Amino acid sequence: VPPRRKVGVRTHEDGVAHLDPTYAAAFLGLLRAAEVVDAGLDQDLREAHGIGLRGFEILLHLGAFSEVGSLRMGQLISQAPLSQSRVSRLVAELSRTGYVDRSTAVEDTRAAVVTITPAGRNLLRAAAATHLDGLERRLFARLTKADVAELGRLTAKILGSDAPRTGRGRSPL
Amino acid sequence: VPPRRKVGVRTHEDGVAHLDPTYAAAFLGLLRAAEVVDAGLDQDLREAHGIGLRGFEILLHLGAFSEVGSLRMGQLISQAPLSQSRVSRLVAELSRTGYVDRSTAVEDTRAAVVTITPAGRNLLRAAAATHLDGLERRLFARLTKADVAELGRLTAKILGSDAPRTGRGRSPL
DNA sequence: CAAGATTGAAGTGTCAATCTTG
DNA sequence: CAAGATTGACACTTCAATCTTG
Repeated sequence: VPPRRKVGVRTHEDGVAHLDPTYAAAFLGLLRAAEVVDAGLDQDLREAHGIGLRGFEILLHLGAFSEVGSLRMGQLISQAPLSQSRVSRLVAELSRTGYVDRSTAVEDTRAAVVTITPAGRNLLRAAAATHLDGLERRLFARLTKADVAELGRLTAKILGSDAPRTGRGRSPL
Repeated sequence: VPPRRKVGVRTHEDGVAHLDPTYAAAFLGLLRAAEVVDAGLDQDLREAHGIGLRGFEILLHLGAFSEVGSLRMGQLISQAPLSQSRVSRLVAELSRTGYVDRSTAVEDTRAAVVTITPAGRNLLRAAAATHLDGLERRLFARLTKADVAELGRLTAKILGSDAPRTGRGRSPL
């Protein structure tokens, strides 16, 4: 194959390759924007409800994605963009604070089942409002409807087949 | 003021508010795309040169942004999206491995001056190539030129005044 | 005391090893 | 042994306390 032409790259006289400003802005912007939004939402939740964004997402999956309010650890893990061990620790924390219960699956004694408690449902309802508020203020209020669609399109292209699937059923978050 | 209309939000019968799929895709896509790109670039650099993305950025600032190859800690800190303590630790590590030197500023004995070494310049040159390669493969090859401009525009809108400024001079990264 | 910088303690996250059950 | 899940050790990051010099 012929050597792939690199876009947006110039080699400077010091021998260090550089990016064209348009490309640098896109790259840096992507990383910083995600960081600002993520950190902001996390802080909103912590201040209002004493729970982080990751813990919130776990409650969300339990309460909104599953009719029953319970999922096996494995399902929780495959839905969250987090490692097995991180989910395990987050669930342990949520259990300690009373927002979920842990039990053993009847059909397979190896598996653990996580269930959201009534207190967890209350927290979820309140936290979801906080979360959407923050999302509106930090992200959507700054974009037009067309911008939002564009952002979804661009990030899906970047992610390729790894793109988050939000088509089936209602999509919380 | 009249209550601001929330876009893209629907309240579900279970009392938990949800996002329209288009909005959820934009939000999740932003976070995941940044994560994938950032983690991928970091791993590329670690495998090829035993240095992380943050450490690389510090070398880049020293070698490409400054003519002399040295900056005071304070300048380094204000240019990196990292805490004071993180930069301090990263510089300590780079010093331990011989890629930078630390000394005391002559004009103000409180300040520390960080200087890139010849070994650091060699590493920088090689790592910059790896970095741009990864950027091309993981980000730019998946987007058209117009997409790249769009991504820059959208993230600048999201970041508002906090947007990274890549206009002045050559822009590495 | 204020400014520049480093360090201790703690939170968050991962990998690999481990434990338990099928 | 394989699958499901937890745990120990470690890496990265930040906050607040500290140390040093102006």
